Amino acid sequence: VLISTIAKKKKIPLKFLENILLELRKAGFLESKKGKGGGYFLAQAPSEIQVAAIIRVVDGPIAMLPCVSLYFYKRCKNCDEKHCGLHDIMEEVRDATLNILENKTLEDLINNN
Amino acid sequence: VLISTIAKKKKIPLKFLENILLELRKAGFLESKKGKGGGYFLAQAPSEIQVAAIIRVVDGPIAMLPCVSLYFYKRCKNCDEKHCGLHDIMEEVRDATLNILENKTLEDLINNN
DNA sequence: CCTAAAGTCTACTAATTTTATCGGGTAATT
DNA sequence: AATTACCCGATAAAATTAGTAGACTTTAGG
Repeated sequence: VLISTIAKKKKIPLKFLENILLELRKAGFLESKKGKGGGYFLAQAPSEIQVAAIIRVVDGPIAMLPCVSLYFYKRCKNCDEKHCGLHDIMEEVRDATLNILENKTLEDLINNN
Repeated sequence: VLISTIAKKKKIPLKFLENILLELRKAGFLESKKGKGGGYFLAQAPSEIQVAAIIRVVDGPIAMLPCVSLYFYKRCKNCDEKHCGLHDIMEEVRDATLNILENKTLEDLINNN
């Protein structure tokens, strides 16, 4: 699909879309071809793409706190992780969330239309 | 406890803390007393205060998308909820999250130090 | 080989939202 | 009278998100 096709259809600025698609390509979800007859296409089957993975690219961390994020770990400020009661609870939430999002794929997303 | 005591101990601006405590009081977690000998104190036993409820007051919505939030529902922009594949998945995540956070209390938070 | 049609990349600006902070006065309690 | 919380408004600072500009690269096809 051409960037311009999607942009027109969804009425969003072409340059804006461009950045999003570029990001998705770099993350490995999409591939692209330049020149005439070019465009974007899926790099993997929809059933192979985890919803969790897409969210991480587009939205960043899935965890509610940076200190329990697997892919975007950062210390919380003003927080001694060792004595923070929230830490363990948030880890639990993260695991429950991932258990869902890592077991859903783009295919599930599409089928639910 | 006096606002000023916490502010000094935690090295945060008094005015900043004031706002937070006020918010917690209005939400019903704290009560306060003015004048000499006054200050803030818990309105309920720690075991009666859900972590989920605190988060809603301090952090806002627990759901990942506004369109699946129970207490802060809002339509997502540019999204036809009826045909959005994310909606159902995010509802599932929300339920799993609430299942944890509504069954933890301030007491659990404290004990985990 | 040339040209038009795509995507690529970098950098910048603007708009918006969120979070933090301060000032000054008011009300209640002892 | 002193102490302490309450409340409003105004900034200010930081972070996020949205949008723009312009030059470059690759490819197909004549």
